[in-house]
Amino acid sequence: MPKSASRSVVVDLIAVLAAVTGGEPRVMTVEHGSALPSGPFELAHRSLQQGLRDWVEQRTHHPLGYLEQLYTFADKDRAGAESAARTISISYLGLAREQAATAGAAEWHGWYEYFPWEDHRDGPPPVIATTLAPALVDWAEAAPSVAERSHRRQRAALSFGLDGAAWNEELTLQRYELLFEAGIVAERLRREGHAEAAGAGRAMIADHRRILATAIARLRAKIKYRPVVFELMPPTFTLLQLQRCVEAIAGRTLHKQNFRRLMEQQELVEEAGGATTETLGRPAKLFRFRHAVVEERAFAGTKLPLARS
Amino acid sequence: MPKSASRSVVVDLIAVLAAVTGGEPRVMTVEHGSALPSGPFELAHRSLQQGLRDWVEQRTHHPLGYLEQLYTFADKDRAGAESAARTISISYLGLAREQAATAGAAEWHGWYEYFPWEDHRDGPPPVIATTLAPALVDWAEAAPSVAERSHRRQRAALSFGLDGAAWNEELTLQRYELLFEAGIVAERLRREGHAEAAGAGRAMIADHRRILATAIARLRAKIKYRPVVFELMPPTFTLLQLQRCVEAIAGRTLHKQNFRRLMEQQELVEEAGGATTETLGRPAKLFRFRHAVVEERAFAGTKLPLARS
DNA sequence: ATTGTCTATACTCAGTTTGAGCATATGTTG
DNA sequence: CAACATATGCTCAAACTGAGTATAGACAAT
Repeated sequence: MPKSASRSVVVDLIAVLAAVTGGEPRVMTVEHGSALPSGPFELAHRSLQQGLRDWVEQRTHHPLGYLEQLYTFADKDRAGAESAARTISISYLGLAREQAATAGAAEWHGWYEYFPWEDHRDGPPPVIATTLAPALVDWAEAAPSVAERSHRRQRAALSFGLDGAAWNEELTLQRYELLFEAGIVAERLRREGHAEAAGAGRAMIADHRRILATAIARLRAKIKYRPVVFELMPPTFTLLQLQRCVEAIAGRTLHKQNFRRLMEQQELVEEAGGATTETLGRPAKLFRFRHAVVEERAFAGTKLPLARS
Repeated sequence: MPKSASRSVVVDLIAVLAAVTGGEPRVMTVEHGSALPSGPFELAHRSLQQGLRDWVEQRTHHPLGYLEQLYTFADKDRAGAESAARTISISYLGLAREQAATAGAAEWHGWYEYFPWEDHRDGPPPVIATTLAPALVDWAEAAPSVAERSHRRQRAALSFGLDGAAWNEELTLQRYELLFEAGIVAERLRREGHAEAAGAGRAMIADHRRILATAIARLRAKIKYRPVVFELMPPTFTLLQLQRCVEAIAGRTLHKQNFRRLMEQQELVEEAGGATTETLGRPAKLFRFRHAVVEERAFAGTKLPLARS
């Protein structure tokens, strides 16, 4: 059990801060949308978590509802050849409430600027058929062996829902990594020396886009078994607003009636009284999140066939 | 976006290496079961993941099936007052196959030595009723306010399945943290200055037991939606062996017929030919994991009510 | 005032999945 | 061969899901 002090190592925190405003999921960025906010490890006071929380709240002047650790990146070649020093990046995912105006420094950009192929709310986005699928086919064909060719084809089909495979919104990270491997995103081309290469979707510095992909995948998975959507909602909301928020995150449209049945039978919301008039059509009742359920129930998707109740 | 070099920081890797042998889940330890194996960050070559993998395989002389990052701990007071230097620990969860004999240095200890309250395969373990529940009640009663008292009672009941609440095997970490907070485990007492205090379950150094709890919780959750059990099984096995392995991890018994129905309809296994004679009763067919499903299907528990197929 | 157009909300219904058992098959041991 | 022990097949009702249809309550244009 060797436990020696390491050589000096650079440790950064990187935050993926998400919010849904106007039906669009957004992420907080710096440098005109080319980077995620990050800072040195010092800012952590008592704990990483608390330090990051203070820092974000100071920056956005807005309370941060939810914060969870995402992943720690430490691969040697992460940032490309440019950095000789060893860097560790601890990334976090935070959820913020819809805000009308955020103070100065914060810029918010839509998720789907970076991942145009991830938004399937209006059906499969054209970029898949026009750009990605052909490029992925080329990449598959370029494989050295027959086995590898077929393997690549299968990966592409499964990830992107080609050849009749179903779209799976949780595979955001795998899709990005596939595009990276296939040289279809600028980050890879850049690493190969093509400085000004264009690629699919908007690029970010270093591996920030990969971190964002990790965050999206995590949130899309989590939204299904934990009541985290409410962290993104104002105190009261209509069921349709709630549904639109979930749809924005998942990048898919949901069945309205079944969605509200689900909300009701899970007792996640309760009527807050009143209704919206802002919208066309019959006014919708306002609801609020039942905070009590977090206490009452221990959320966990039991799927094991247990014996004897 | 300040990006400055940190002060010198110690970075360790900590591995939670799990295996199931003889129907018992075990974890690899060092120091006679009082610590998890850990090492300095240097051992990471190309990537954290690969470095840790090499190191473990060299240590155990056994291939490591599965490895995933668990959590990065960096709280200032993690290890108690003893360490002034800032330490970051990146923890990993690895799964190893059942092994007859492991080489020298490796010791394996049963999970449930450290968490006796987590094994419900023979019903709720007595330690809950005899020791933990009373201690938790005392702790709840000691709360300063009425609201806090009731809150503590509710947390205890929900975590430990008291007062008619259902047992939820995924709450391993929350339970440990509750016991820590309530001063029922030795690690907490030790931090408070009671050097030789006895507590529930076997203690470990620093926060290693908390890391183990994190690993157990993660694995118990993951086993339900990803085919990771097979990483713990020999190449061929009977369905009952498979079930026992899941039961060992979950700490609960499963309904036999429904378990095999699940395995079959998910097409996770295929007959390998032959049968066991080692067991009493009618010989069971041998099965093997269908590696193909990993390729075929993109595992993800869709639970959203999607619109229009 | 009537009609059309929205969106909200209620209800239906068949197909599937789950939880819980019963029944039968096929070995070994005495 | 009987007694046991495990394996494996099958049933059945309750709960859950996917996909609609139907009705209600608001506003705007005719």
